[in-house]
Amino acid sequence: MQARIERFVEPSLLLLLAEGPKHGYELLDDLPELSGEQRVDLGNLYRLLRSLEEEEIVSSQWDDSGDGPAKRVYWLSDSGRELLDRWADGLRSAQDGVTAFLERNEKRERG
Amino acid sequence: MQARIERFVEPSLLLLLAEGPKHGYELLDDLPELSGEQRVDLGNLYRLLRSLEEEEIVSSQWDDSGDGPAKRVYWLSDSGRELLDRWADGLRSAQDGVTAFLERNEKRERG
DNA sequence: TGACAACATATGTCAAATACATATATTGGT
DNA sequence: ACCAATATATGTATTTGACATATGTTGTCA
Repeated sequence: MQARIERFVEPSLLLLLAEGPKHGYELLDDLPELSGEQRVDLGNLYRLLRSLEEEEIVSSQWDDSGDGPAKRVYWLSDSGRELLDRWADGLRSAQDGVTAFLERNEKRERG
Repeated sequence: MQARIERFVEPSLLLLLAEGPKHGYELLDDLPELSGEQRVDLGNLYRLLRSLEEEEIVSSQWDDSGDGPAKRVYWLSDSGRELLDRWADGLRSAQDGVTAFLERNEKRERG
């Protein structure tokens, strides 16, 4: 058993990109500490990035400077920032639900 | 977009049963306010109840007293109570993760 | 009395989300 | 020349959740 927020990698990734442009592999490194998940599936991460680009939540461009293989660097669009806001709202209300649950459970334990 | 806890109906149902024995249809009425979900799918609820019974998390017995059709009344086993405890722990740490996320996001907004 | 609504449990099926596996290419080091 | 690390990508299975429908019982009221 492990309580998880559905699709929590999406807002996590949006937040990381809101902090500055990054490429996929970099996100893969930074996501676990932020999302709490032990590891994020890399295949699904790349798919998510491309689907967000289709929806114009993020944009990207190949970057062949720097060393190592070329990277596709992503950044957040305006509607990406709006989506991040909506996620934050949604997460706040999810928290309220969980708080209510936990309080009711503690009440029961005491009662 | 709507932030949800994965499988939140399970702990919700365990909590309701921890408060006292209930049958499925009754749970279906009580779940929405607790779980925050607008409506809980009744087909999945009954399947969940039977799978929890297979795992000996809950037990049940037909109750033909009272009026209306017979009801299968469920109650929580000891390991069901333990599972509820584990869910509560898991939900607390999920909350911590969300809190960290929201704080980091607010920091970014200010910064 | 017989039709209909409400109660109650159950199964079938599809889509979305997640997990697990593998493919492919480039670069740097030894 | 080879191997490990970096980087992106696709294939597929499993799990979770959503939507639909089936089946039987009881109460009521026309």
